Amino acid sequence: MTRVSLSRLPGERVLAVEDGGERTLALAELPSYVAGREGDGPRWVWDDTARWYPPLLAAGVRVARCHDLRLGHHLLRRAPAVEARLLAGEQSEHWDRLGPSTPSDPALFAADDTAEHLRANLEDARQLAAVARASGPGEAARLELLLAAESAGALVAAEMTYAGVPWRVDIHHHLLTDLLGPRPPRGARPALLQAAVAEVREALDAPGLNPDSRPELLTALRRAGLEVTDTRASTLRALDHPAIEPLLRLKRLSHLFSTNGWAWIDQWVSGGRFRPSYQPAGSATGRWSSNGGGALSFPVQVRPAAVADDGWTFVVADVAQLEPRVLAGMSGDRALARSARGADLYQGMVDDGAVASRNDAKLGLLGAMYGATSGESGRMVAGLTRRYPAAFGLVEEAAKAGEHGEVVRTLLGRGSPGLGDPWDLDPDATQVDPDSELRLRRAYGRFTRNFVVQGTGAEWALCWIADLRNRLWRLGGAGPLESRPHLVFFLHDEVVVHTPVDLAEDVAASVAEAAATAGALLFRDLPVDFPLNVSIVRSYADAGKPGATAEG
DNA sequence: GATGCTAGCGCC
DNA sequence: AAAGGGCGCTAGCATC
Repeated sequence: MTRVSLSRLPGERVLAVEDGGERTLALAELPSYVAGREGDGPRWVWDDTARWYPPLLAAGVRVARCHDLRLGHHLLRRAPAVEARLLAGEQSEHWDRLGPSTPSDPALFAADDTAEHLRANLEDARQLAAVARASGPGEAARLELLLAAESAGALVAAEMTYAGVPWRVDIHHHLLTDLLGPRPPRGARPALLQAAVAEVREALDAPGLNPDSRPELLTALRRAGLEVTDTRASTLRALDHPAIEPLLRLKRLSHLFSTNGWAWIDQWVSGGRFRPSYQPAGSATGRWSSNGGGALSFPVQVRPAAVADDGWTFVVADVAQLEPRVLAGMSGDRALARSARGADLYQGMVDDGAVASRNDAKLGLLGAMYGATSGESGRMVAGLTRRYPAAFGLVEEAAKAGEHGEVVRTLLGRGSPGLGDPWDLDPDATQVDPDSELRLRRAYGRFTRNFVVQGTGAEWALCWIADLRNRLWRLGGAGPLESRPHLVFFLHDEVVVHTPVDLAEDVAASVAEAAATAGALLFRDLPVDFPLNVSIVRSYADAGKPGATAEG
């Protein structure tokens, strides 16, 4: 396949390099150039999809394939099968340092320093060589798949931000007004929030109390005879006092007001679309993170405002028990794969005679993946290890490796950050004291234990949305992205597709076919089912409800 | 006035 | 006796 690498040159120009030669063009010509070449199906190679792709989308140009060098570089640098030395060379220290471009720093090609003018073709050659020489049977092919999926994910992320989630501001406003009262002036509390404050003050006999201040609130609660050391809702719920009900209501309303209130609408909804910003591979495990809009917590409370356009609908799909299924596939555990047949893996474990109840199955599996060693969950792990030795053994090995300070990897070859790298630790923690050293190793062991499953789950999900993206494109007519069925939301194991109503059933079928494709790509040796819950709904809030299910 | 941290909440 | 992974966002509070 032809690879065309694009690099920015000083003076609003672009260098395009491919096997047959190179040419330069004006930045303004880029969309028409890319659109013209796209027919040959090249893989576009660029430093950062989040910088190159949005202007193309804005010009109505969609690309089929790309290779994101920034994501590739970071991935390969940590991949245990890759020799780091192969990635070193001209400008490579710049690639090491290249961070994601963020919405707050959007200026495509703004500055004129070296980092702005990295030669994509040089880095591309190094990455290709590093993958080709990966050590171990099948490693190069797995890394190729991972890089392709990672880059496809970056395309999806840019397209979703571009298209946005259809958002009915009028419905959102209604919702806020019903719960909080009319929009208050800046700095003031909405009426119903203020009313809750008054009730709390009254019930605690604390007329001047500012309930937003933890210390003040704690003092007031103690003065009322409530022995609490924190002000969490779960703590308060256990108490019996007239102040508790208004206080919990106040917390709920206050959270809605501050996180998804009018200010949120002003900032993140425009032109009837909610456009969060996604950061592919933003977390160490390869899961996406987000740096604006709060895409990772799309609160149930405001989902009613996500409503498809007239004549359009949403197809919402999530995978049932993704990570346990991934664990079955990557460990080659035939017993667990057998239990995973059908819609409910936990029930499958019960039917298999492995556990007495669905809840026990869930406790045991989650405990194994998160590192629970005690309580009910810990006890279930012990019993299930005998029943599913390969699956439970795999996470156990990953935990041991972590406790020994070793790096672990996902199925496709993403490496975990090392114990010395900043993964989630207090950088000031000087571990002289052997106790904290042990705690640190245990914590790292829990991280590596979870890393292998969560990371491979993220790989499955990337393959899923990458394949789905292509299927959706083929379903549509001849128009631009937003005139065809297209992804508008993705979160770990769930997708939302915005589609013309008459294509909804085809989209639902595509989502399931893409899931099967992803499973086959990752776990060719051991077939594992990845059943989906699929809903065809006008509003996101209706997804998953009885009657919304599209197909079995 | 900017910055960094925590508590608490939300999502998977 | 208790012991669970990954994220983001806001407000308050401390610090410089």
